[in-house]
Amino acid sequence: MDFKEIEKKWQKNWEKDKIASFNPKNMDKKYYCLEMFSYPSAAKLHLGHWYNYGPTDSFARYKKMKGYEVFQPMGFDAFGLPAENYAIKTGVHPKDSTEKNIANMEQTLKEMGAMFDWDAEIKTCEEDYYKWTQWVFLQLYKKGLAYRKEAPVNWCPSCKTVLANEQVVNGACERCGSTVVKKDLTQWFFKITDYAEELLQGLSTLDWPEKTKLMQKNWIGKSTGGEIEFTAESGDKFKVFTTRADTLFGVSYVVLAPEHPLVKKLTSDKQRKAVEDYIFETSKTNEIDRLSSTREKTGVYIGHNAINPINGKSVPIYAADYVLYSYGTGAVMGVPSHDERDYAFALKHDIPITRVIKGVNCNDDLPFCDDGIVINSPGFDGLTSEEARKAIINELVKKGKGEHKTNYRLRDWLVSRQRYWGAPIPVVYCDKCGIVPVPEEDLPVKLPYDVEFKPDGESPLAKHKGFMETTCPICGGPAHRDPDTLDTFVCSSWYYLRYPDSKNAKQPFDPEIINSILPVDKYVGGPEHACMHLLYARFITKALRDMGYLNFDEPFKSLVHQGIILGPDGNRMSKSKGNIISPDPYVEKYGSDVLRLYLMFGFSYTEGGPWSDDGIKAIIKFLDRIERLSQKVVETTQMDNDNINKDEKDLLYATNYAIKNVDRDMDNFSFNTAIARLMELINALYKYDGLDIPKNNKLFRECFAKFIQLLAPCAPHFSEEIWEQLGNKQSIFKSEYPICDENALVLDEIEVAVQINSKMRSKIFIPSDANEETIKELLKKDEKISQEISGKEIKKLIIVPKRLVNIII
RNA sequence: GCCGAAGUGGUGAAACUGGCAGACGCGCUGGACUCAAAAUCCAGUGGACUAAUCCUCCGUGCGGGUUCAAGUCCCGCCUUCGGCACCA
Repeated sequence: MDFKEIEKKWQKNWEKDKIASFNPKNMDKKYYCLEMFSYPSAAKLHLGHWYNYGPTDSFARYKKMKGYEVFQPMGFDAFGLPAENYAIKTGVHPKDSTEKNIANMEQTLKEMGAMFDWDAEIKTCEEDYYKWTQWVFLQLYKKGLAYRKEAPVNWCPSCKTVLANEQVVNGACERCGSTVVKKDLTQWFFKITDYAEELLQGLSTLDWPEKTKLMQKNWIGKSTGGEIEFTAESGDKFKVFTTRADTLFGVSYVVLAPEHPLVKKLTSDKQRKAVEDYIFETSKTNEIDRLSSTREKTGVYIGHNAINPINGKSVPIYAADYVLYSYGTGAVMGVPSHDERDYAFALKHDIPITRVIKGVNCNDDLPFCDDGIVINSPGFDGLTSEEARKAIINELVKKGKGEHKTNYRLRDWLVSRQRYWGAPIPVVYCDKCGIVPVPEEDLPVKLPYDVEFKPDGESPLAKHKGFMETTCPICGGPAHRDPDTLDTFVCSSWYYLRYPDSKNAKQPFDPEIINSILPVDKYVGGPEHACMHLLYARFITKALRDMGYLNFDEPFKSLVHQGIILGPDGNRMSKSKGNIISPDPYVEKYGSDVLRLYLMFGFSYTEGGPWSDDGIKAIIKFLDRIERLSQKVVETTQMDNDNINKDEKDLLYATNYAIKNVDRDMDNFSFNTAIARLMELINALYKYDGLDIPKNNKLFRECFAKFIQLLAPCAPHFSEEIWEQLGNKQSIFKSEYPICDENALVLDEIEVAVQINSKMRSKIFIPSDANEETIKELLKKDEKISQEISGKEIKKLIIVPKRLVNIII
């Protein structure tokens, strides 16, 4: 078969037939199947894209044949850093390079033969999309969910530019090698923390991998405890958050994050130099290093003390970088006796250690971090840790020095990016009116084309007068725009809402359409998005719901992560390892169906694994076998024999067994076993064909046709061609998926295993409807079994229907 | 360091709620066809013992346990991959 020709032929026919288009009138049977859209990189589709899109398209086609009205769109997450870096390096404008890359990828995606509804295509960098990204921003702003505050960025003092985390290598700028420092900028945030509890609770309603749900749960990081107010000798008050209020009497110091404003205020003259040096050193460390547990616990006494509200004891205040200003209150109480980190810190800084918890029936050497019985805590001694946590906070509540509090690790989402290639932030700054949102009718705030990319301390938009200078929508006076653009995660946090109504020029989407086609029924993409993208999308959905635009709570009902295809050497593919496998030569040589089938058969979909050329060979052989048999089927015309004897029954069994299992496996993304079942069926068809008896050719032909239908989602071009050769005039994807005839699966006799004292001893055939008595009779008839059990008492007979019999003697 | 996942033949991998471990492939071995090779077809293929494809025993990272029965459940280790949070 000339696969190149048939691929072209069927891709054209599908386009003509509108196989991929969605009929909104058929919403009752809608199925929204979504693959994560891709970033348009200069390279063509890589194997990762193929592995994501190929098998998932087969899933979508399977759903279509099952009678669903499938909506499967595709688009591009087109804003982003790489295009801008490329522009700095080569001078090619991000818009030009991105458009070129998109055109390239569109073509390869089409060659793959996936059933994408191209009419619904989205490119996030186009005005008619980012206009609505800006709209989303304005809605959040109106609802008080977008706000500005100071936050640090990575700053290269030599390039005078803001760096992304990935551009910082070992604390140095990737371009010039200078040490990167933190610099505070006023930036926009989305208040995702308002939804922390709902984002956590909602997880239980989702059909997602447990692992992913757990990761989100840990990311949200709920912990319950209390906030306790300490008073510095100066009279200044600050709060610490703790989950271990039961250890409050054991506090022997407190720590403020170096960035905490009180550090500068309270530091004594004697300690000033040491503290300032320490703050400067901290500004050079990135958060991951700072949080590394292997790192030495550094910190410095600020020369000032604070009063423990429970016992009036004065304890020293330290500044230490293991406390983060962004989490909790940015201040921590130090209890060396019952916290490992505090213990290490206390030993190093010669701080006293007081035990306040006694272990019960266990080794309670210090630091003892488990719960126990409270001691050395006047008024609370003898309570369990759990009781004491409540009692001590209650006592503080009475004194007005504390409260019960739930804390979340989740932080608000910083959406400002000091870059050009992104959606402009739709806000102007007026000297008179302050922060003024751009009126919706003035959207989009267009991203200008003519900008200078060379990094020189100012971002490209900041330098562009025509963009920056504007007038205030309220007073009409002079105003300026925000030079920053939105994080690309903002663009991808709502794209699934745009697809079904992608041409709408009046609204981001028509709520009526969206509410009937959403939520997404199956979302497929890489596990690396478990925390960021998937959480942001859930947040935006909930926020838009609360504004009345949506009537559902969760965007993605069911989620699947594909695994990772490794290089043939078992390592992750990378340029430096030289183990990159490109899909192109395989498509060129064997066709896209072969590549897709190999990806489906050779791996467990969610696991992935190393690439192997041998697997490709297996698929070629499989398709050859099908094609040879199809020739025979097509050429056979004699149809007068309609006997159903043993061999025909076997063939019917094999066919229906395959239907049942392929159907189930496709639905579960268990593609490798689905194809294994198809291989079994083709073997059974060959076996029947090879029999030296008068054949029931009509039946044979029907079974073969069903086989092709089962195969069709996985090898779409190939199957269409054979389907046509079998005399069908309509696309196989408009045919009805085969239905399993359960009657054909009922066998007269079933082979069951026989165990004696749980050891495998024999196998016997029993009638499928046999009761215990019949089975006993049959066991006696079996020579081997009767020998072994003769003269011995049968203590117990365990019968597992249709599987095995275990005789205990 | 913490969290998560996974360890099954020479190899990619199967095994539904505990019920015949290794489905389906690749590779290998032998045979048929061929002058020969490729392709194709047929048979075999976890290990040990063996003349044997009869028996028997051993086998799902390691050590225990529960059970009539454990790859699957429980406890304790080892290793390898992912993720990352000193989260107070």
